[in-house]
Amino acid sequence: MAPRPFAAETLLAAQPHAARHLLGAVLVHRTSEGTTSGIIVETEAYCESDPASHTFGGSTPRNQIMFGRAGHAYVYFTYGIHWCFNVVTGPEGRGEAALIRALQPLTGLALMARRRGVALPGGSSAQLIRLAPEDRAVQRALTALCSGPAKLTQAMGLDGRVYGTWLLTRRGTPRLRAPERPVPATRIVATPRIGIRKATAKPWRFHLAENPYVSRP
DNA sequence: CAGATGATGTTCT
DNA sequence: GAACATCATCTGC
Repeated sequence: MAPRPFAAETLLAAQPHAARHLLGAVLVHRTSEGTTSGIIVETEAYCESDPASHTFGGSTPRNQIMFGRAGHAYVYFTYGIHWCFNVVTGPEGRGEAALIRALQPLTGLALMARRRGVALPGGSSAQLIRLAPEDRAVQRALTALCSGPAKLTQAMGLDGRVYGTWLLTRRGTPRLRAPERPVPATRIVATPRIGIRKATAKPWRFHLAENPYVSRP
């Protein structure tokens, strides 16, 4: 089957549903160092009426792209150190996005490990995923690559340079690929969002059930 | 294991 | 000046 770009319509649904639609999709990024990709296994929804959202106070230079068309990248710098990557969602003008919080590494594992400063035990082959997923040390190293919003941007080489990128094309980078098959609703877990001080009760964090690559169960 | 802490710079009040 | 959609590393059970 040919890889398909992500369907824009699924990102137009009102929050928090758009963030659910991203689970199972594949994020791909090609740089001069090589190509990395991973399956989206954890997201969080943010929207304009949400006190925890960057768009709560209206449009600013930083959050401007969140008001743009669903399918653009919103990237921000935080805590003086970290980059976080979002997919703009919702209808144009609405100030919504989904934070990508964790990936299941798919390709470019050696490059991810190098960028993250993680040692892959027993070599650096992508075969590790199939050969030794039951090995504790291997699983721990693989999980350390992308199990958090700032870990995955470091592993994928994503930063402020990709702010505003259109993600829904076959050739661009970074880009989104549609899920191999739709994720059944019964396989999605909703919990309160992580690391915020406001609106902590909204259950707008979503992750794949039983997936070892999420930032937190 | 849980909980505390420092790193570090941009953004907005 | 405070807050920050975080992480690695440290302490003490």
